[in-house]
Amino acid sequence: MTDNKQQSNFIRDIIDSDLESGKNDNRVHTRFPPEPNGYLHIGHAKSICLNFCIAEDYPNGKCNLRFDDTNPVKEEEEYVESIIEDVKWLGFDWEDRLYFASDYFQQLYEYAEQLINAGKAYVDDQSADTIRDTRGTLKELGSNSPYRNRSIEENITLFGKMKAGEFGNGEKVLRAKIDMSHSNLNMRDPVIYRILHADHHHTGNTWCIYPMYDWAHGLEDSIEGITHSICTLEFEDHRPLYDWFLDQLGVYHPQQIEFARLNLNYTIMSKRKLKRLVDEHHVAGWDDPRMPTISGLRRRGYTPESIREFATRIGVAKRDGVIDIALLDHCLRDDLNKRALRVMVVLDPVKVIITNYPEEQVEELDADNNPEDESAGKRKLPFTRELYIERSDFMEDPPKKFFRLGPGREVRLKHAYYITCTNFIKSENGDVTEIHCTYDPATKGGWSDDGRKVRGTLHWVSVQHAVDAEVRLYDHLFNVDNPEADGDDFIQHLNPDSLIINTQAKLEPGLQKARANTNYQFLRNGYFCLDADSAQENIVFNRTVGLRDSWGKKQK
RNA sequence: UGGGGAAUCGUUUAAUUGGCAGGACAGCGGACUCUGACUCCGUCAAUCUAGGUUCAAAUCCUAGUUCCCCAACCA
Repeated sequence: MTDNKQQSNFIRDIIDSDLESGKNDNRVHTRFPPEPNGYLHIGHAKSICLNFCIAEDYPNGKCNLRFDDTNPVKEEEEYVESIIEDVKWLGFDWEDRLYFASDYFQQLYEYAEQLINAGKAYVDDQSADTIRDTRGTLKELGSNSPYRNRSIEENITLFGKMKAGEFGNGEKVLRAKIDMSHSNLNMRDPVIYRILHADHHHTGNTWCIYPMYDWAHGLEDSIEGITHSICTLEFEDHRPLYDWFLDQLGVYHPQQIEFARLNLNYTIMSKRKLKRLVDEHHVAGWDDPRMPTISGLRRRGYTPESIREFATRIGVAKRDGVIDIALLDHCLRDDLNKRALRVMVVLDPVKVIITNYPEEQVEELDADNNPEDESAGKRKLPFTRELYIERSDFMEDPPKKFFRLGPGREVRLKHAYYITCTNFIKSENGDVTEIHCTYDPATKGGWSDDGRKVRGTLHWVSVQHAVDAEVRLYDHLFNVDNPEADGDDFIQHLNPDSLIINTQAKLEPGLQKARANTNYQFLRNGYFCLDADSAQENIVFNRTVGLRDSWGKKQK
């Protein structure tokens, strides 16, 4: 299977066969139904891409964005806004189909009355504790509530009073009347409405009773005419309930299909645990570039294209596994390589003096902005007698395989000249402080026709033109591949080196005017972008991801 | 001897539905290179186990093993 062909998966197979049998009048309609109780992360991106890409790939396919906002105590407008921004940023379009479950509250209420009138639901006065105790366990059957056989009239009346606010939180609930000895716990008279005197971000104080997920979700799907309701594996046990409600009411019946959620090594995906990282200040916020949130990835410099490519490459299946984060890195680099503007930045500078270069001379040398993309054009770089190069690009006593600078060795300065090391100076503590070289004027532009071979090519920045900047180098947030293995002790696996702040970076002068939302490749160092903290007088770059480094790997 | 799911290279995902187990990532080796990047080439490597049916089994049958999910008035 080639990269550009859409891989089939079991969900698309189901849709294909439904289309073939004419099941839904040839419609394909999915939805992404987030609860606005937190920020979206890369795991949600898998679901977003799955649902929206199906809509994009099938003729007349549609995908709704629907907020499943049935629990006002956990949900906030802030999350609604961030979710909308994130889905949009990923490049998806729900057209005019932005919905809220809370917009269906009246209809959901009437459906509940219908269920009561069918004798399939009752108001229960028992406490939450009692309901839990009488539900039974995995092996023991549950027992019926003493209120289970109230008359339809009484149930209708009491349900109306629940809605009217005549009871306090927890005093009563509405339960479906199914089977307290069902082998599936979800079918043991599940609660479908609870009393919550709480302001709702979308409906204000209009309601004081709120539907539970199981009651609301299938009906939301039904109301919107969803054909394939795709959710994660843990809802498999809920599918009998999903089907039961729809069957009892005799309404349009979408098909729920479950797939395995995304897990990534070296990261955590649980909203609760991510929130703890934020609350306990282990990271700077939800959009900290180390977070697996969409907003974190965006700030880090990930592109929507790379995330979408990742989503299609990981595929969709029912087996739950752990994806190697190296695949995400690969998708990122692959996309960035095509689009990133090449620039020269020295992260750990050491001074080079070209002893045979005129002291006051400045030459403007041509450099291409992106060898992968001719249209990116060229820029000028100032070359002078004193330059910075990377400290790791010089060795006092280099091994044979070291292609960079050392005493007597010749290397190429990218876009500039060949230089040969003639001498170096060390400080008292043994650090190299200055490297002396001569340049060959005949190699201007970085090339010689005489057949000379130079293995090493170094990046550099003119000392007098260099711009100072702060560069934030990120690594995995955790230093073990499965930080959640020990439950809540995941904090102990935080990688202390997940953020290294470098304040001595030297930028080529054009970067003084670096643009936001632009991906750069710092030559030989990795991909970087301007951080939100950056200011004119204090430039801050994030390292999005390093380049592959087969040399560095060999050194270990 | 509660119920619901899932098992294919290290990881992930395919296999025209009973017909040569393929790809991607990772690893390793090499070529190329004005980025030790990119690109290209090569290479390593898998059907949970045991039986059975069949000319032929990842696929069908039987028995077993391992892993995941479920006991919120969360979603």
